[in-house]
Amino acid sequence: MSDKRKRATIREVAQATGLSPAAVSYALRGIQTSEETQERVRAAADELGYEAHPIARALASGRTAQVGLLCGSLEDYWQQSLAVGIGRALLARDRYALIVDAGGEPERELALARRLRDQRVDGLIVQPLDPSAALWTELAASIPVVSIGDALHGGQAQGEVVFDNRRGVTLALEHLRDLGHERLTVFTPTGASTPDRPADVHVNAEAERLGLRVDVVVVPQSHAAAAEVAMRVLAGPGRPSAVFCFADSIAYGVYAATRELGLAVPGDVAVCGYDNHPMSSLLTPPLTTVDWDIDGIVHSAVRLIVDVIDGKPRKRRVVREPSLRVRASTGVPGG
Amino acid sequence: MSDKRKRATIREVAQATGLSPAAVSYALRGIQTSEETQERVRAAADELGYEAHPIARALASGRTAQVGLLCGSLEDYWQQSLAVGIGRALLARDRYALIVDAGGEPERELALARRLRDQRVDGLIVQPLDPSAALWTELAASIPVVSIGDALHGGQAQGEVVFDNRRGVTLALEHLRDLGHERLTVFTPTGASTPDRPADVHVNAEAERLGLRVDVVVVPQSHAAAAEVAMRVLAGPGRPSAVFCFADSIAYGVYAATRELGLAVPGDVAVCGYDNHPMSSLLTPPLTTVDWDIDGIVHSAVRLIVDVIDGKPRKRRVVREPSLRVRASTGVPGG
DNA sequence: CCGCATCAGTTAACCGCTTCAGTGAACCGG
DNA sequence: CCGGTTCACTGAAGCGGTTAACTGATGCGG
Repeated sequence: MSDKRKRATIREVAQATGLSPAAVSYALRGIQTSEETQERVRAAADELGYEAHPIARALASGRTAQVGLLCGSLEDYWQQSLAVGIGRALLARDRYALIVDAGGEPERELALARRLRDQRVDGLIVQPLDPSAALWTELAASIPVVSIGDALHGGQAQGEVVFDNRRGVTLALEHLRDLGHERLTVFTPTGASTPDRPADVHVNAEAERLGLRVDVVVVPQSHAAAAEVAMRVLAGPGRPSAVFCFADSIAYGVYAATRELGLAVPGDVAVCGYDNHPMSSLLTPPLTTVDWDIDGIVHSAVRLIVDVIDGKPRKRRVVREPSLRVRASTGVPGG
Repeated sequence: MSDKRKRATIREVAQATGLSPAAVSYALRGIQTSEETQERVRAAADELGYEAHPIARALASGRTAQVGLLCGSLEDYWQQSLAVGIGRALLARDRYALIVDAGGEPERELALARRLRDQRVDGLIVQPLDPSAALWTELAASIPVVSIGDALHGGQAQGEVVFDNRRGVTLALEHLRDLGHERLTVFTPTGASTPDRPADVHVNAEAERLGLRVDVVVVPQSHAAAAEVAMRVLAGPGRPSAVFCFADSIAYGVYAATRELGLAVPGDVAVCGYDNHPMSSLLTPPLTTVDWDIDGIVHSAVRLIVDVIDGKPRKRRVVREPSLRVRASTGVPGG
């Protein structure tokens, strides 16, 4: 019953308090009115169960309290966690996330970016598939944009959260070196389209610094495909004593290959992953991997976009550091 | 530049065509105007790059083209997939999903349901933690509501997608019987609060029908906790030749227990799960499990809510059937 | 040729809030 | 006691659409 009847409007609150609608509007936002009036208005408001109509407010004020979240591919566990976290964090700040998924297709990503802008979101958080697209410039000129991962080319984004992948590589390689490994293979995912991980080049430099001999092998991201390649590498001559996989999913493929070949992990070959997928701690043996602090990333991104929207600009660029989760897959070789 | 300048309004299109704004509004929606006029208007509209302002439209028409999606707990992989799918499906129908997460807390769930309604979503899809809450009645009276999983008590929802868990149990038990198992243990998750799986009772009936001896053991949903209980069960006397876990996560615990005890799967004990978590196919051995067709569920839910919103009511209740994914964890015992 | 639908548009009133410009009163230094 | 601020609030014009009610043609059966 009571929910069927229309909700109270600002006019009714005005009437109830003997003020003008404008005064009520101001009072409820705590501006341009005396403390006492604000009190009275607030009282009347929740007496009547009044709450500003978000649509009307959006139309009049030009702000929707909605932030678009454009994900490159929500198939990815990693991006899902990010999306969930961002949704939650925005909600805590009285905003809603409009989450959309490009499904890995760059054109779709751009189309969706446009759609979000046309929906009048107040800002856009994007984990770009194609950071070099021209649209980003246009977009960033019309609404606040914060990137996660790859920075948008041209640097027009109002904020960016970047990952220190070089540091991740260093952590993994140092760990393996400390365990006494000297020869290792690095499996890195295909897609030169991911400058997300420019660290690939860093691998060689870092290996040299640490006195390691590394072979870099490019493999498809899927574990099945990775397994095939890993089979060849591990069955061939000069088998490495350790492998570093630039994605946990690749490590799963390596695990499969070792089982097939009857090799023990870490006895015959140590394995180190990258991303800390939650599944990785459940494998046999649990996978040592490079971990990103998702909450921190979420927090940074949300803070950036909200601050820009609210007009209080802060840091434009935040760099997040990874840490190493050491588990059983990188024991002492032969141990 | 061109994006900085304000977008065209309906009035400008009206001016350009020599029509009234109303006529343009009608024409663009293909009603109350001649074919020829519609054509002309359309031409002018995309000449000017006009697109209706969604906020203004929402205010005037009372429909936001947004659907609330209230998830009980997005920690859960299963619900994440559902959310991703629903978001995508709604997008394909030119609607946006407002995804929010109750984080497993029933009070939070209700608070969020209210918030979504206050945001003026056109409808609500909910996977209820507490289907018996009084709020649902009130809510369903004011906006279209579709439930997934547990039906809302009182049956006031305009649509419901339910899972045939009885069928799932039957599939699993028949499979194990066909493999020659006669004694088995069923691990079922705690939370009598999940009439989501009233099938628990069905287990006994079905076991009897199939001539199976079953022990039902209630365990916590987490695999770590499940592992402990499984240890006791599998180490004790009269070890079952097969176990059926009413959640894949429990099966992971069982796997851990078998490793600890040096038991082979399926050689010493066959394991069957429930839910088909994507990780389950990656385990050693891959887990036989009951699979739900997520796409089908997504499709049903979205279709239901959209049809109700659009005023063309169809089926109110859709029952989805599971299927069995047979993998290596349920081989012939001793094989 | 009349009366009545039907069609294609028009007019204007909203939808419910924000905000800009303005107004009267109180305050304040000189 | 006066000109100028500041304060608290009012009035009204939007924001950009939709929609109910109305108007003039046109068509049509009788």
